[in-house]
Amino acid sequence: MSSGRSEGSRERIAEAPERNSCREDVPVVERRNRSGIISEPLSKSLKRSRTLSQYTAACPPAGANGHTHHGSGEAKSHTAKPPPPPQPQPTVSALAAAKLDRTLEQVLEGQNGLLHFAQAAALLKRAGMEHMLLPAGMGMGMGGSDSGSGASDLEGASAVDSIGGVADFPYGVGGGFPFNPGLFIMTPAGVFLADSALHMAGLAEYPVQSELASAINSGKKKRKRCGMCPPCRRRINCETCSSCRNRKTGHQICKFRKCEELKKKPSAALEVRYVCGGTYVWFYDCCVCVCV
DNA sequence: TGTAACGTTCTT
DNA sequence: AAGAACGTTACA
Repeated sequence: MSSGRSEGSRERIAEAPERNSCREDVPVVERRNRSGIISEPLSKSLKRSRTLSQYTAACPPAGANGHTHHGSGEAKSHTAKPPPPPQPQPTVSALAAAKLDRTLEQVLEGQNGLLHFAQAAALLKRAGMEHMLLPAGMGMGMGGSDSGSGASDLEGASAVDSIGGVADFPYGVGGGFPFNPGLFIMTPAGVFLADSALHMAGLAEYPVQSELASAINSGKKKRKRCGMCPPCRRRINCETCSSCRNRKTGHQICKFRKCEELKKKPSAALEVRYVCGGTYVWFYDCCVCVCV
């Protein structure tokens, strides 16, 4: 009934600026979803990557609107979260705690339970979590002076790229990483606070904990496309490969768009590296520091 | 709720 | 081993 293409009504055909390396004889087309966007389901966080300056701009020290975090889920969380109930003469610390609490709720919702590093950094600083910071001189990791000795070689470097690059990272001296590396998880989509950091910050009750734990421990979490390999960057289904032809039954993405990382066995993606004295375990596409 | 697509199992 | 089919998960 509905044409051979399962996405018939969902996708519109349009001129594509990109070469169709899969079928040269086919007119270059783009498939767009109902929103008119090219049908390329990059992960939300990848689609909404942003520079750190956006975070800092959105997190003023005064905290006036700092908790209205931009990025994913902003509108949703705004509408979903009712204003806090009036409290009789709350103390300054109580107000700060309440604000932090609401902020975290919103951020966590927007990030699928993961607290984006930049957001977390701003929040923790505001919350006075100095103990989360490394002593001066220990700022290392992604962008520190050791960048040439391995850190920048890691796939994790892509994480930096995704949020604007090291130069866009105001936390730490000389682009260094001011947080204990064991407190964060690097992914191509960004850098997130890890479970231990949440415990230290007294935020362990937030869903982040279980999210990370389940993702890391179970190994059953559905992996996501890296978003950066050539297949991932490709936005056009070839419509000729077996995956395209059998989309209804195969449930598989076009073979030419299959992420290189996902082609690897999950176990093969596990790798331990040592950077600046820290131990980083590659779990799928996440670089998890386990040096704490 | 529908669609996309990853993971696993089955088939060749 | 590669491909197909199916179950399931993630997301809009």
